[in-house]
Amino acid sequence: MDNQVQTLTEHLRATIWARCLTAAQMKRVETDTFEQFVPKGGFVCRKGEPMESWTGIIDGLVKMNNFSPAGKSVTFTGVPAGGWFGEGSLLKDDRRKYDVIALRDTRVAQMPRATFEWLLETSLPFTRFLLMQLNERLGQFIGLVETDRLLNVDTRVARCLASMFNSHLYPGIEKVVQISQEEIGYLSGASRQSANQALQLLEKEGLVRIDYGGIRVLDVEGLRQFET
DNA sequence: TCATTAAATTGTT
DNA sequence: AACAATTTAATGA
Repeated sequence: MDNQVQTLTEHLRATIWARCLTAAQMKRVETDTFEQFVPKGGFVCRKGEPMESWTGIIDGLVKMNNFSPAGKSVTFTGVPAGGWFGEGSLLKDDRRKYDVIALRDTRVAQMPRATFEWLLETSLPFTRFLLMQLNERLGQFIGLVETDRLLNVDTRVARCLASMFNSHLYPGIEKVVQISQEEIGYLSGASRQSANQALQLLEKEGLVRIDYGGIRVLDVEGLRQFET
């Protein structure tokens, strides 16, 4: 299998925002950023905690989650390996507005706030990357409102998968997630059964391939445009 | 390396 | 939600 374990440094160098940095900037990033292991089911960070770093997923998968006043669990989105998040609260000097929970054993990279702010001030390409990411996420959430209210389960699952790989800023990342259909159900707001049926339909359409314990995305654009 | 078993995940009703 | 079928991982000969 693709069990090639990537080191923190290798992962940092593979991100797109790192490609535009100068050698000196890259050096500081590699020096300051540290790695953290979060076991399956563990918290990467909790709602209400002050933000101390910008967080990237080296390996594994996390979900952004929140609990309604009634105590009901609401999942916003999943973030696969290659994704970075937390810039919103960092920029606003705010606290986390959601829990981040590991769905599998996960390795995360933490870039300290000072390093993040320094990059923001000294690297235009980095700032541009953040703008694109924020814009991408805005579109994603606008789409969610429509998705939630108008569309059927199959389409919801399709858009959910598309958004995870779409963040068109993780280029070249392996389009394979180790995620059970039960977890896909949580991410797309569907029951496990519905997720199962939806995935089988999407596989029939040639958009994904169902593996044991995981999904391989074959056609991101097709998923995004999928409608029943 | 192979067989056995337990645990996780999937498919169906 | 419950059940059966399938796949993987772990164990020991």
